Amino acid sequence: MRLQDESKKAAIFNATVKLVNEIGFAAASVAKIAKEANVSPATIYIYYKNKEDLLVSIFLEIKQEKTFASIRGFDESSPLKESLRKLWHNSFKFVSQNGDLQRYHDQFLNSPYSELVADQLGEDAFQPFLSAFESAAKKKIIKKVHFDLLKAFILPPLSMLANSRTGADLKMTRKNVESAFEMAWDAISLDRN
Amino acid sequence: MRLQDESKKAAIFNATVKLVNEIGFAAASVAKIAKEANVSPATIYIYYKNKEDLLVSIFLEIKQEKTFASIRGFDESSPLKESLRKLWHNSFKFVSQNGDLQRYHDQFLNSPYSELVADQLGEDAFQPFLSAFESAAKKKIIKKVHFDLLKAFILPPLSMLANSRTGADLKMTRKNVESAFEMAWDAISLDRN
Amino acid sequence: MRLQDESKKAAIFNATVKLVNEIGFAAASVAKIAKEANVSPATIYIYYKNKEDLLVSIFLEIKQEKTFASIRGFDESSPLKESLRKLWHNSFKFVSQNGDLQRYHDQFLNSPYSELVADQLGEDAFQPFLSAFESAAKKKIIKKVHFDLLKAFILPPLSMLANSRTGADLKMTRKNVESAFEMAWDAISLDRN
Amino acid sequence: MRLQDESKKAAIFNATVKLVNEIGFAAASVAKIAKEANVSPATIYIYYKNKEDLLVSIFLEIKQEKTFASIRGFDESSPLKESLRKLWHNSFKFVSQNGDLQRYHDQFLNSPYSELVADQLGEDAFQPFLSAFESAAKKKIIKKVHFDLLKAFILPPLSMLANSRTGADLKMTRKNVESAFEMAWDAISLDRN
DNA sequence: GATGAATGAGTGTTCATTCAT
DNA sequence: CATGAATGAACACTCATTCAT
Repeated sequence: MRLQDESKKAAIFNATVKLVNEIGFAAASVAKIAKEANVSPATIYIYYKNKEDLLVSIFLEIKQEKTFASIRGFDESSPLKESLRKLWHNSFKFVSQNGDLQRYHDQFLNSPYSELVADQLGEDAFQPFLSAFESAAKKKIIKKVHFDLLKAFILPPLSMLANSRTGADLKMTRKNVESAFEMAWDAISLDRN
Repeated sequence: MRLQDESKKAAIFNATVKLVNEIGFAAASVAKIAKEANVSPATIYIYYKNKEDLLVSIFLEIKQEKTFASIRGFDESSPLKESLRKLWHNSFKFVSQNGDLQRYHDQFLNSPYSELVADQLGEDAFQPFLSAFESAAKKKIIKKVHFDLLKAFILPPLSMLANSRTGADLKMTRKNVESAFEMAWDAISLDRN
Repeated sequence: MRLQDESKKAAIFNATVKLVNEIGFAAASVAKIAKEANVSPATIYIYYKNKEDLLVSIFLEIKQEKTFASIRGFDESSPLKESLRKLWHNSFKFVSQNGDLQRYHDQFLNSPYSELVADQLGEDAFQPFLSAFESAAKKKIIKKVHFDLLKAFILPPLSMLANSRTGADLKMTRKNVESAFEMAWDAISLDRN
Repeated sequence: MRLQDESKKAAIFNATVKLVNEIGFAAASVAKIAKEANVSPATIYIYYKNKEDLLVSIFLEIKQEKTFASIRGFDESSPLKESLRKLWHNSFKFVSQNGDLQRYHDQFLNSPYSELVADQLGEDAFQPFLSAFESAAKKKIIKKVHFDLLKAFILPPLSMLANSRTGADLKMTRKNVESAFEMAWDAISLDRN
């Protein structure tokens, strides 16, 4: 029998990301994706159960890659600030190198499909971070507020700044990334230092 | 609750907001909106040029209302922190009272339609704020960074915290709103106080 | 129950009969039949030229089996009434033991595929019956009418009564089968006896 | 506003009957019906909820017309045999004048759609007939058997004989129709007369 | 012989929009 | 102003069949 042609799956992946970025989730029809990937619409249904499965699977793939990239080099023994700074810079690096994936990721989270997947931080990969936050709170390094508040001053700013669409006229140079990190840290830390 | 004597246009407005909130932009078809508004599909085309015009017009209406509500009571002579605090609380108040409008607003900004409207802050109504920021920067009250960085630690956190969907398990009591504001202020101010 | 060592062809036969009975001819797609038979769709095309060939071949197989069962024990020297009674009871016995085959058979005859096969009675196996009818007509035992009229009071009633779907609330006990036979005989015979 | 164009509905009706007769229920797609009726596929969905509704509605329309035609002239005071004879001839007349409707009717009853509608005789229109049967049974005019047995020697033979497809080489002249009726009566009556 | 991958053509249905009243 | 009828184009998805291994 004929073997699965991995290049076809990759073509579908790329075509989907491209089209969703260009025209949005709703307008990116299966037929258009197929044409962009140089593949029959029916072929897509070999690799994915339906359109929802296609979009969700691609999101999860991207999310995993992004998570892996952002926690690279995490060291449990480092102080929280250093860990966070690493996460921050890792994230910006990933985005600057994979703008299209990030855009797909963001669009997905703001589409009705997002309700089909669990929470962003509810993953084992981030568990060490959560522990670090908790112990830092106990040591009075960071503010003792609901975790969602801390999150609100880390993820959304990061997302906006990384998104070339929303932060149009600001180039995220290394210096700007570092400035932004200091702002985030000031927001959540008890004493500046 | 649709009233008997409610004007057609208002009925269309309400139906659109309701449907978009319930099933999203893509699934909210003209036919469904018309049925929800107890109106013929053709009637919608009397008031709006097409579907895009309908969605954009409603967004702009909501945005204006929201802007007006958020800057209410702004006093040019107050220190920036006070002005900002007022803005912050005003915004949360608006959201808590108009959750449906806010949800439509957020969904719109994350849909492909958002590219059809100009930037959020590029409005005359916010001009006094921009001036206040500039003078505060000169007085070394807030950090001297690109304005987009300041924005990034005010609007996105506010948005996320106000959004009942994303900050699911955190009740935004007055105390939490104030805590969040202090975090935003710590992010952008030069010296805490 | 599909057996491990059952030949592919038998598996396809069973799967087809089962699916056609459950969801009908139109909905029984090649893919579904293949899955039910634990076989690749392509495999079906090894044994049958195409879908039409598959369905027709299976019908003919069933028809042959049914014909063979219904004429079992036919004795040319018996009077027509006895031969017919035997046929009648044989038929009901076959149906009661092979409901699924009978159902496929009936569905096929009422599908557009039926035009692809010749008439039911045009077979050599039934030839002795035809002769018996002819000689009985000459002996004024049965009515002297067009053979189609005789057929009309034997086959369709038999079919309907044997079909569990159409004769829902009537149990075809041996007594009922015999009553029905007497009715058929009264319809075609010249003098009751 | 534009009024419903009854000619469109009639065109859809005729196109559906024609196509179903020519290629069967499964192959008669909405697109083909629309093209045959010189109408957009979408137009069909103005008049019918979906394909099932289309096919069932047309069946019910035909059934009603057929029922009305077959019981025309029924007289409660006539003996059962006369009533039945009238029904028998009425039915053949209807079929000879509306072969296409009859064919649609028969095909429908043998399609999976048939399970969506109630039983053939379960109608008020036939109620007087049922009563006549019951009283005839009490008067020992017809055999005392399950009503389904009586039905089995009236409806299926009638159906087969009226169907030009199954009784190919037999012309149903008035004389043949009458012969057939006598056979049916012989089948169900206690004493010939 | 047997397979799963691959596909163009088709399925029933809904879309945004216009027409005629 | 307001309407429901009407539509061609598009939708997500499945079809019977063939291909390459």
